[in-house]
Amino acid sequence: MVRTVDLEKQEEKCPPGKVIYDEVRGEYICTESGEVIEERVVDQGPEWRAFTPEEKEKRSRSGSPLSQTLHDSGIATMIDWRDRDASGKKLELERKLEAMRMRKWQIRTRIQNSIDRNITQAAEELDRLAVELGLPEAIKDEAATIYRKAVERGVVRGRAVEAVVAACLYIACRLYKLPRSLDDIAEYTKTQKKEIARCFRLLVRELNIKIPVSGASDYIPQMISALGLGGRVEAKAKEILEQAKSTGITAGKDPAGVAAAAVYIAARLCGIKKTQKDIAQVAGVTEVTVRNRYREITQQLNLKVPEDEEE
DNA sequence: AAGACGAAAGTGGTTGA
DNA sequence: TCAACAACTTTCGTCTT
Repeated sequence: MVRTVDLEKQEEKCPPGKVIYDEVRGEYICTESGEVIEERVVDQGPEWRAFTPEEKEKRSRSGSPLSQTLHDSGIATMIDWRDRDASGKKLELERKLEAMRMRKWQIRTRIQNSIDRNITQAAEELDRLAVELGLPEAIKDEAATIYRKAVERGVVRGRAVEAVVAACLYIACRLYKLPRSLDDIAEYTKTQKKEIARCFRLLVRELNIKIPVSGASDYIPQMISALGLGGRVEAKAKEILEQAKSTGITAGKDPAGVAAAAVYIAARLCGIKKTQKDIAQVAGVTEVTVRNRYREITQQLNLKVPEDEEE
Protein backbone atom coordinates (compact mmCIF):
# COMPACT_ATOMS: atom_id res chain seq x y z
CA MET A 1 0.00 0.00 0.00
CA VAL A 2 1.01 3.56 -0.48
CA ARG A 3 1.86 5.62 2.52
CA THR A 4 2.04 9.37 2.66
CA VAL A 5 5.50 10.80 2.58
CA ASP A 6 6.14 12.95 5.58
CA LEU A 7 9.41 14.41 4.44
CA GLU A 8 9.35 17.20 6.97
CA LYS A 9 9.36 14.75 9.77
CA GLN A 10 12.05 12.71 8.10
CA GLU A 11 14.29 15.71 7.76
CA GLU A 12 14.92 15.56 11.45
CA LYS A 13 16.59 12.23 10.90
CA CYS A 14 18.17 13.08 7.59
CA PRO A 15 19.13 16.62 6.65
CA PRO A 16 17.33 18.02 3.60
CA GLY A 17 19.28 17.65 0.43
CA LYS A 18 20.60 14.34 1.60
CA VAL A 19 17.48 12.53 0.58
CA ILE A 20 17.51 10.93 -2.80
CA TYR A 21 14.59 9.49 -4.60
CA ASP A 22 15.21 6.18 -6.27
CA GLU A 23 12.43 5.92 -8.75
CA VAL A 24 13.32 2.49 -9.97
CA ARG A 25 12.60 1.09 -6.56
CA GLY A 26 10.21 3.79 -5.48
CA GLU A 27 12.11 4.63 -2.34
CA TYR A 28 13.40 7.73 -0.65
CA ILE A 29 16.88 7.07 0.53
CA CYS A 30 19.25 9.01 2.73
CA THR A 31 22.60 9.39 0.98
CA GLU A 32 24.42 9.64 4.29
CA SER A 33 23.20 6.59 6.08
CA GLY A 34 21.80 4.74 3.12
CA GLU A 35 18.65 4.32 5.11
CA VAL A 36 15.43 3.81 3.26
CA ILE A 37 13.13 6.51 4.50
CA GLU A 38 9.99 5.87 2.58
CA GLU A 39 9.19 3.10 0.23
CA ARG A 40 6.44 2.16 -2.18
CA VAL A 41 5.96 5.70 -3.25
CA VAL A 42 3.96 6.37 -6.36
CA ASP A 43 6.22 7.62 -9.10
CA GLN A 44 5.00 11.02 -10.22
CA GLY A 45 7.96 11.94 -12.35
CA PRO A 46 8.42 11.50 -16.06
CA GLU A 47 8.87 7.98 -17.25
CA TRP A 48 12.50 8.49 -18.15
CA ARG A 49 15.41 10.24 -16.56
CA ALA A 50 18.11 12.56 -17.75
CA PHE A 51 21.49 12.51 -16.10
CA THR A 52 23.58 14.94 -18.06
CA PRO A 53 22.78 18.25 -19.74
CA GLU A 54 23.09 16.56 -23.11
CA GLU A 55 20.57 13.96 -22.13
CA LYS A 56 18.22 16.56 -20.81
CA GLU A 57 18.48 18.30 -24.15
CA LYS A 58 17.88 15.12 -26.03
CA ARG A 59 15.09 13.88 -23.90
CA SER A 60 12.88 16.90 -23.99
CA ARG A 61 9.36 15.91 -24.75
CA SER A 62 8.52 15.50 -28.41
CA GLY A 63 7.19 12.46 -30.12
CA SER A 64 6.68 9.24 -28.30
CA PRO A 65 8.81 8.32 -25.30
CA LEU A 66 12.25 6.94 -26.13
CA SER A 67 12.36 3.25 -25.79
CA GLN A 68 15.39 1.43 -24.45
CA THR A 69 14.30 -1.73 -26.11
CA LEU A 70 14.46 -0.49 -29.68
CA HIS A 71 17.95 -0.38 -31.08
CA ASP A 72 17.47 3.14 -32.41
CA SER A 73 15.29 4.28 -29.53
CA GLY A 74 12.40 4.18 -31.91
CA ILE A 75 13.05 7.53 -33.47
CA ALA A 76 14.87 6.73 -36.69
CA THR A 77 13.17 6.38 -40.03
CA MET A 78 14.63 3.41 -41.81
CA ILE A 79 15.90 3.99 -45.30
CA ASP A 80 15.21 1.16 -47.65
CA TRP A 81 18.25 -0.43 -49.20
CA ARG A 82 16.49 -0.85 -52.51
CA ASP A 83 16.74 2.05 -54.88
CA ARG A 84 13.03 2.32 -55.30
CA ASP A 85 10.46 4.81 -54.20
CA ALA A 86 7.36 4.13 -52.25
CA SER A 87 5.45 2.95 -55.27
CA GLY A 88 8.25 0.58 -56.21
CA LYS A 89 9.60 2.56 -59.18
CA LYS A 90 13.31 2.81 -59.74
CA LEU A 91 14.84 6.08 -58.60
CA GLU A 92 16.54 8.67 -60.74
CA LEU A 93 20.32 8.81 -60.57
CA GLU A 94 20.55 11.85 -58.31
CA ARG A 95 17.92 10.43 -56.05
CA LYS A 96 19.98 7.26 -55.89
CA LEU A 97 23.03 9.18 -54.77
CA GLU A 98 21.01 10.99 -52.20
CA ALA A 99 19.73 7.73 -50.83
CA MET A 100 23.27 6.47 -50.55
CA ARG A 101 24.28 9.51 -48.53
CA MET A 102 21.34 9.03 -46.27
CA ARG A 103 22.17 5.40 -45.66
CA LYS A 104 25.72 6.28 -44.75
CA TRP A 105 24.50 8.91 -42.37
CA GLN A 106 22.06 6.53 -40.83
CA ILE A 107 24.72 3.94 -40.13
CA ARG A 108 26.85 6.57 -38.45
CA THR A 109 24.09 7.71 -36.17
CA ARG A 110 23.27 4.16 -35.34
CA ILE A 111 26.77 3.58 -34.07
CA GLN A 112 26.61 6.83 -32.16
CA ASN A 113 23.31 5.73 -30.73
CA SER A 114 24.68 2.43 -29.56
CA ILE A 115 27.35 4.12 -27.47
CA ASP A 116 24.86 6.57 -26.08
CA ARG A 117 22.38 3.90 -25.33
CA ASN A 118 24.95 1.84 -23.58
CA ILE A 119 26.04 4.77 -21.46
CA THR A 120 22.49 5.75 -20.67
CA GLN A 121 21.74 2.30 -19.45
CA ALA A 122 24.94 2.22 -17.47
CA ALA A 123 24.17 5.58 -15.89
CA GLU A 124 20.93 4.23 -14.61
CA GLU A 125 22.58 1.18 -13.15
CA LEU A 126 25.36 3.26 -11.67
CA ASP A 127 22.89 5.57 -10.04
CA ARG A 128 21.05 2.71 -8.48
CA LEU A 129 24.19 1.05 -7.15
CA ALA A 130 25.62 4.26 -5.77
CA VAL A 131 22.47 4.99 -3.84
CA GLU A 132 22.18 1.52 -2.46
CA LEU A 133 25.76 1.57 -1.31
CA GLY A 134 25.39 5.08 0.06
CA LEU A 135 28.21 6.46 -2.01
CA PRO A 136 28.74 10.18 -2.59
CA GLU A 137 28.36 11.97 -5.91
CA ALA A 138 32.08 12.37 -6.41
CA ILE A 139 32.64 8.66 -6.51
CA LYS A 140 29.71 8.14 -8.80
CA ASP A 141 31.08 10.74 -11.18
CA GLU A 142 34.48 9.13 -11.11
CA ALA A 143 32.95 5.78 -11.91
CA ALA A 144 30.94 7.31 -14.74
CA THR A 145 34.07 8.85 -16.21
CA ILE A 146 35.88 5.55 -16.10
CA TYR A 147 32.95 3.82 -17.70
CA ARG A 148 32.72 6.31 -20.53
CA LYS A 149 36.39 5.89 -21.22
CA ALA A 150 36.04 2.14 -21.25
CA VAL A 151 33.17 2.21 -23.71
CA GLU A 152 34.83 4.72 -25.99
CA ARG A 153 37.90 2.56 -26.21
CA GLY A 154 35.79 -0.49 -26.88
CA VAL A 155 37.37 -2.30 -23.97
CA VAL A 156 34.20 -3.75 -22.61
CA ARG A 157 32.45 -4.97 -25.71
CA GLY A 158 30.48 -8.08 -25.06
CA ARG A 159 30.55 -7.74 -21.33
CA ALA A 160 27.55 -7.28 -19.12
CA VAL A 161 26.91 -3.62 -18.47
CA GLU A 162 26.10 -4.36 -14.87
CA ALA A 163 29.40 -6.05 -14.21
CA VAL A 164 31.40 -3.29 -15.83
CA VAL A 165 29.52 -0.62 -13.92
CA ALA A 166 30.15 -2.46 -10.69
CA ALA A 167 33.84 -2.71 -11.51
CA CYS A 168 34.00 1.00 -12.30
CA LEU A 169 32.37 1.80 -9.01
CA TYR A 170 34.79 -0.45 -7.23
CA ILE A 171 37.73 1.30 -8.87
CA ALA A 172 36.31 4.71 -7.95
CA CYS A 173 35.98 3.59 -4.35
CA ARG A 174 39.54 2.42 -4.28
CA LEU A 175 40.75 5.67 -5.80
CA TYR A 176 38.86 7.63 -3.18
CA LYS A 177 40.08 5.42 -0.39
CA LEU A 178 36.57 4.54 0.59
CA PRO A 179 36.85 0.80 0.76
CA ARG A 180 33.84 -1.12 -0.32
CA SER A 181 34.69 -4.72 -0.81
CA LEU A 182 33.81 -6.59 -3.93
CA ASP A 183 31.33 -8.47 -1.80
CA ASP A 184 29.63 -5.25 -0.76
CA ILE A 185 29.15 -4.27 -4.36
CA ALA A 186 28.32 -7.72 -5.62
CA GLU A 187 25.55 -7.93 -3.09
CA TYR A 188 23.49 -5.37 -4.97
CA THR A 189 24.28 -6.84 -8.33
CA LYS A 190 23.02 -9.78 -10.29
CA THR A 191 26.49 -10.54 -11.55
CA GLN A 192 28.92 -12.59 -9.57
CA LYS A 193 31.83 -11.26 -7.65
CA LYS A 194 34.16 -13.23 -9.86
CA GLU A 195 32.93 -11.52 -12.99
CA ILE A 196 33.22 -8.09 -11.41
CA ALA A 197 36.75 -8.91 -10.36
CA ARG A 198 37.58 -9.91 -13.90
CA CYS A 199 36.20 -6.65 -15.27
CA PHE A 200 38.10 -4.79 -12.62
CA ARG A 201 41.41 -6.30 -13.67
CA LEU A 202 40.62 -5.73 -17.32
CA LEU A 203 39.81 -2.07 -16.79
CA VAL A 204 42.84 -1.43 -14.66
CA ARG A 205 45.06 -2.98 -17.29
CA GLU A 206 43.47 -1.49 -20.38
CA LEU A 207 42.92 2.01 -19.08
CA ASN A 208 46.20 2.21 -17.21
CA ILE A 209 44.59 3.08 -13.93
CA LYS A 210 46.87 2.91 -10.98
CA ILE A 211 45.09 1.64 -7.95
CA PRO A 212 46.51 2.68 -4.63
CA VAL A 213 47.04 -0.40 -2.51
CA SER A 214 44.37 -0.29 0.09
CA GLY A 215 45.92 -0.61 3.49
CA ALA A 216 44.23 -1.69 6.66
CA SER A 217 44.01 1.93 7.80
CA ASP A 218 41.56 2.68 5.02
CA TYR A 219 39.02 0.38 6.61
CA ILE A 220 39.13 1.93 10.03
CA PRO A 221 36.99 5.06 9.62
CA GLN A 222 34.13 3.11 8.15
CA MET A 223 34.29 0.49 10.87
CA ILE A 224 34.48 3.07 13.61
CA SER A 225 31.36 4.79 12.43
CA ALA A 226 29.53 1.55 11.79
CA LEU A 227 30.21 0.53 15.37
CA GLY A 228 29.37 3.93 16.75
CA LEU A 229 32.80 4.42 18.28
CA GLY A 230 34.49 7.73 18.83
CA GLY A 231 37.55 9.44 17.47
CA ARG A 232 39.57 8.36 20.44
CA VAL A 233 39.22 4.73 19.53
CA GLU A 234 39.94 5.56 15.93
CA ALA A 235 43.19 7.30 16.77
CA LYS A 236 44.20 4.45 19.04
CA ALA A 237 43.39 1.88 16.39
CA LYS A 238 45.52 3.66 13.83
CA GLU A 239 48.33 3.86 16.31
CA ILE A 240 48.18 0.15 16.97
CA LEU A 241 48.03 -0.49 13.29
CA GLU A 242 51.18 1.50 12.63
CA GLN A 243 53.08 -0.43 15.23
CA ALA A 244 51.79 -3.74 13.95
CA LYS A 245 52.73 -2.84 10.42
CA SER A 246 56.27 -1.95 11.42
CA THR A 247 56.79 -5.42 12.81
CA GLY A 248 55.74 -6.93 9.54
CA ILE A 249 53.18 -9.33 10.93
CA THR A 250 50.44 -7.81 8.82
CA ALA A 251 52.08 -8.68 5.53
CA GLY A 252 49.95 -10.84 3.33
CA LYS A 253 47.02 -10.71 5.70
CA ASP A 254 43.58 -9.55 4.82
CA PRO A 255 43.66 -5.83 5.62
CA ALA A 256 40.05 -5.93 6.78
CA GLY A 257 40.95 -8.53 9.37
CA VAL A 258 43.95 -6.59 10.57
CA ALA A 259 41.90 -3.43 10.83
CA ALA A 260 39.21 -5.30 12.70
CA ALA A 261 41.69 -6.55 15.27
CA ALA A 262 43.18 -3.09 15.68
CA VAL A 263 39.75 -1.61 16.30
CA TYR A 264 38.91 -4.40 18.70
CA ILE A 265 42.05 -3.85 20.73
CA ALA A 266 41.65 -0.09 20.63
CA ALA A 267 38.09 -0.30 21.85
CA ARG A 268 39.05 -2.45 24.78
CA LEU A 269 41.99 -0.24 25.67
CA CYS A 270 39.53 2.63 25.76
CA GLY A 271 37.29 0.63 28.03
CA ILE A 272 34.61 0.07 25.43
CA LYS A 273 33.26 -3.39 25.05
CA LYS A 274 32.52 -4.60 21.61
CA THR A 275 32.14 -8.24 20.83
CA GLN A 276 34.36 -9.90 18.30
CA LYS A 277 31.24 -10.88 16.48
CA ASP A 278 30.10 -7.30 15.99
CA ILE A 279 33.46 -6.20 14.76
CA ALA A 280 33.90 -9.20 12.53
CA GLN A 281 30.56 -8.45 10.97
CA VAL A 282 31.28 -4.86 10.00
CA ALA A 283 34.73 -5.84 8.81
CA GLY A 284 33.37 -8.62 6.65
CA VAL A 285 35.56 -11.31 8.20
CA THR A 286 34.88 -14.01 10.73
CA GLU A 287 35.45 -13.90 14.45
CA VAL A 288 38.19 -16.42 14.04
CA THR A 289 40.17 -14.13 11.82
CA VAL A 290 39.69 -11.26 14.22
CA ARG A 291 40.93 -13.51 17.00
CA ASN A 292 43.95 -14.65 15.07
CA ARG A 293 45.02 -11.09 14.23
CA TYR A 294 44.23 -10.04 17.75
CA ARG A 295 46.45 -12.71 19.16
CA GLU A 296 49.30 -11.98 16.78
CA ILE A 297 49.21 -8.26 17.37
CA THR A 298 48.98 -8.42 21.14
CA GLN A 299 51.79 -10.95 21.31
CA GLN A 300 54.03 -9.06 18.96
CA LEU A 301 53.50 -5.69 20.61
CA ASN A 302 53.34 -7.03 24.14
CA LEU A 303 50.00 -5.43 24.66
CA LYS A 304 48.07 -6.08 27.80
CA VAL A 305 44.39 -5.74 27.29
CA PRO A 306 42.59 -4.94 30.50
CA GLU A 307 39.07 -5.95 31.26
CA ASP A 308 38.00 -2.58 32.50
CA GLU A 309 39.85 0.64 32.27
CA GLU A 310 38.94 4.27 31.90
CA GLU A 311 41.07 7.32 32.01
C1' DA B 1 23.30 -17.54 28.37
C1' DA B 2 26.69 -15.21 25.87
C1' DG B 3 31.24 -14.32 24.69
C1' DA B 4 36.04 -15.70 24.01
C1' DC B 5 39.30 -19.05 22.56
C1' DG B 6 41.51 -22.40 19.60
C1' DA B 7 41.72 -26.93 17.02
C1' DA B 8 40.57 -29.26 12.87
C1' DA B 9 38.78 -29.70 8.48
C1' DG B 10 37.08 -27.32 4.30
C1' DT B 11 37.19 -23.53 0.70
C1' DG B 12 38.64 -20.54 -3.22
C1' DG B 13 42.42 -18.20 -5.24
C1' DT B 14 47.39 -17.84 -6.42
C1' DT B 15 51.81 -19.71 -7.92
C1' DG B 16 55.09 -22.42 -10.15
C1' DA B 17 56.30 -26.55 -12.83
C1' DT C 1 46.63 -27.89 -16.59
C1' DC C 2 47.64 -29.56 -12.20
C1' DA C 3 49.23 -29.79 -7.50
C1' DA C 4 51.06 -27.36 -3.59
C1' DC C 5 50.27 -23.64 -0.68
C1' DA C 6 48.82 -19.75 2.42
C1' DA C 7 45.08 -17.29 4.17
C1' DC C 8 40.54 -17.42 5.48
C1' DT C 9 36.05 -19.77 6.76
C1' DT C 10 33.14 -23.13 8.96
C1' DT C 11 32.22 -25.86 12.61
C1' DC C 12 32.59 -27.43 17.03
C1' DG C 13 34.04 -28.27 21.87
C1' DT C 14 35.74 -26.00 26.03
C1' DC C 15 36.49 -22.42 29.19
C1' DT C 16 35.22 -17.79 31.30
C1' DT C 17 32.22 -14.07 32.72
